[in-house]
Amino acid sequence: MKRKITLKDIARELDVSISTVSKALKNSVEISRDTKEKVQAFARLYNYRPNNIAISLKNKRTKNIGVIIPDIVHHFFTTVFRGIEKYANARGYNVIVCISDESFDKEVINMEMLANGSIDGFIMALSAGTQLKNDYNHLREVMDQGIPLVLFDRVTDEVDCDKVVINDEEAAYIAVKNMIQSGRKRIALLTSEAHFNVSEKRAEGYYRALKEHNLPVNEDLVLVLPHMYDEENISEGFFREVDIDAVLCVNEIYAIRSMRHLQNQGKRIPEDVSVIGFTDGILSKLSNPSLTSVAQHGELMGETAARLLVDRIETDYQEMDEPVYQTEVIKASIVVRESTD
Amino acid sequence: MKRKITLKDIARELDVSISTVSKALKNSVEISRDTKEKVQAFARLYNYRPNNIAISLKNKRTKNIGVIIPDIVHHFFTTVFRGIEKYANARGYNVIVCISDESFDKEVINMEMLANGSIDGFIMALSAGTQLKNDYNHLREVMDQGIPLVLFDRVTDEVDCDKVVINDEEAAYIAVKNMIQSGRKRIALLTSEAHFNVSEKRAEGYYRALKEHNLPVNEDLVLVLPHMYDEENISEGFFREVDIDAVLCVNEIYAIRSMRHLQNQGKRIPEDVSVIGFTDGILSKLSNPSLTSVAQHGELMGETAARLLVDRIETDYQEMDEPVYQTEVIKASIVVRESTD
DNA sequence: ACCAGGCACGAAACCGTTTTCGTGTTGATA
DNA sequence: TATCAACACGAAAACGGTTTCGTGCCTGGT
Repeated sequence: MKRKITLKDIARELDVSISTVSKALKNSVEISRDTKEKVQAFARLYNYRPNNIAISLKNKRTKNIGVIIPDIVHHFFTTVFRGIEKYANARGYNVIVCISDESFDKEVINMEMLANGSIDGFIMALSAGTQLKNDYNHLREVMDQGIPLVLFDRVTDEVDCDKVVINDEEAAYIAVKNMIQSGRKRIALLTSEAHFNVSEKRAEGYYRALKEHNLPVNEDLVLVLPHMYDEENISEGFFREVDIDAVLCVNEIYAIRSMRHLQNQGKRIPEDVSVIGFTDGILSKLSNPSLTSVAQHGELMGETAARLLVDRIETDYQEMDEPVYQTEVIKASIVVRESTD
Repeated sequence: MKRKITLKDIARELDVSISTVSKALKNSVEISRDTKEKVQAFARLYNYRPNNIAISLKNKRTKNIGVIIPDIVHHFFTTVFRGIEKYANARGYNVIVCISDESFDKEVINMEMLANGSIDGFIMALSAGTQLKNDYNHLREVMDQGIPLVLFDRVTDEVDCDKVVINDEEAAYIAVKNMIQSGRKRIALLTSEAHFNVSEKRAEGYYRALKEHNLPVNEDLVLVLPHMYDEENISEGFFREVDIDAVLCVNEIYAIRSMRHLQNQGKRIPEDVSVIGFTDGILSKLSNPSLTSVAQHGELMGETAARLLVDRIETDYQEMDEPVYQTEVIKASIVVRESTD
């Protein structure tokens, strides 16, 4: 097992000082050509690589960014993460991921673990627990310490920082409008509990579309489901009782389940009932019929968040005056497939 | 913006030495009760947290583990990652993720980035590019440097290290055996290009089951697909040409596609054709009909890999003699759903 | 009154870099 | 020959901790 070689080792071996070695490797003009060549050759031979930790300590930059997300087994977060990782890597940053598991406590613990020097900035989506508790002191604290923070998707107005969101309200509005324009009149909404602000935004778009097109708002057509995905039959009764010709679902899974229940009741999709979901993932593409879905462009969202963060990290040092934070909006788009006409 | 407080700050403020502060915070017996209380109170008041980087530099332990996977937008890897993160976190480790994107070069670059002090050990699944190139020097190099490495799922015999695999061959064997025992005779195999050793193992199980049950091996019933998932119609012709009563697919997506093509040709599932897939993910649960699938227990795999790694990291220092590496086998299980009878 | 020993604390080395600020040597110039 | 740059390099501080090894002082025993 060959140990890692350090500047000190090279210095000792070549009988020069550590500073000389350091400068030689950086091609400093202070060092003679002879010495530089000698040192560089030696370093190459023994495959010298500077120790990241020491460098981090020295210049108080880790080149790491911390990502805290509620769940990784979730297509949307996964794609966002992909975008983050891609962009961060391209700019020389590594990504440390922590899963909050939708829990406030874990979110706080994770932030504290990382905030003590491990990372240069955070990218996160709020956990369900945090949104429910409505407590954002841990976020304010890292901001106070000068650690940049970018929130995406699940954001809050309570914290002043950079944000990346999608135009949920508008996307839902357009989706419903499209259904109305193709003649649908009794449009159901399947949404999740209201403390998720994304669901809420989508519901708002749904209501606005109905109102602007003079359709009656019928609360019987709105089903609010718990956030858990694995409740198999929770919505089956709903579809037996209501008489609808379209459904908007705030995620893919609700949509797939809806289609199945509808099909089981002999309804044809999209002839009898038109279905649109959110989160254009693998389920939408491969379901039968394939699902028309609102694409959230997670990867772009991740890239955008990472860009905001890295820019913030790398300029933070110049302008110590009051920073002005921005919110970037990613435009959702509707991917039309077989479940609508 | 309140700056981070350091030992030096506390020492200056309380007019004691840095060493005293350090010891006081660790409740050292060397320090008097009075001083300890004074220091601890002050530290609490100003919310002192030791700088992780400094600690890492001192004791050459980062408490970070590096995870390199080919793809994160892939249910199996996602679940494995979840298991890793969960276990690592429970033992006080953070996880740095890099995506190799199935590319040899990226894999090498990522390893090199992390191997210079950023992490205490690696967990990885080989990229397609690496398996194709069959070049594992980057792995041997980190092992040589004394950095522990655990391979999972996509492993190789060329490198001597801890590994976690599933019993792919056996799982495929059992799946096919089950189909044979329920009367199926013309069983197709949809697999991916052979340089993926997991696909290869699964194919072996398929062949063994046929042979052991005296069924003819018909290469016309074996379709080898490229690894890319998005080739929509690549297998449509296949299903038109062959006459089969069962299919084993080496992943979910092939299975879902197969079902759809079969249904389009008027075949009923499972009455006419029985279908089994690998990777028991969200698609299997939600497809119509739902898919009988080989569950790989990714989360358990991740936990196991993390356990092996952390154990290795934390004992490495005692026994510097030749370590003996182990390979843990995760038992796959078949989740029976509607696509088989 | 002297010495041993324990208590409470500080100095300093160390982890591996970077970087500032000398400093000794050389060669050219006045 | 004295002066002065330029050159090539080294010493040392710094980043923020941990840890070893003193050391001064007080106390108690003789």
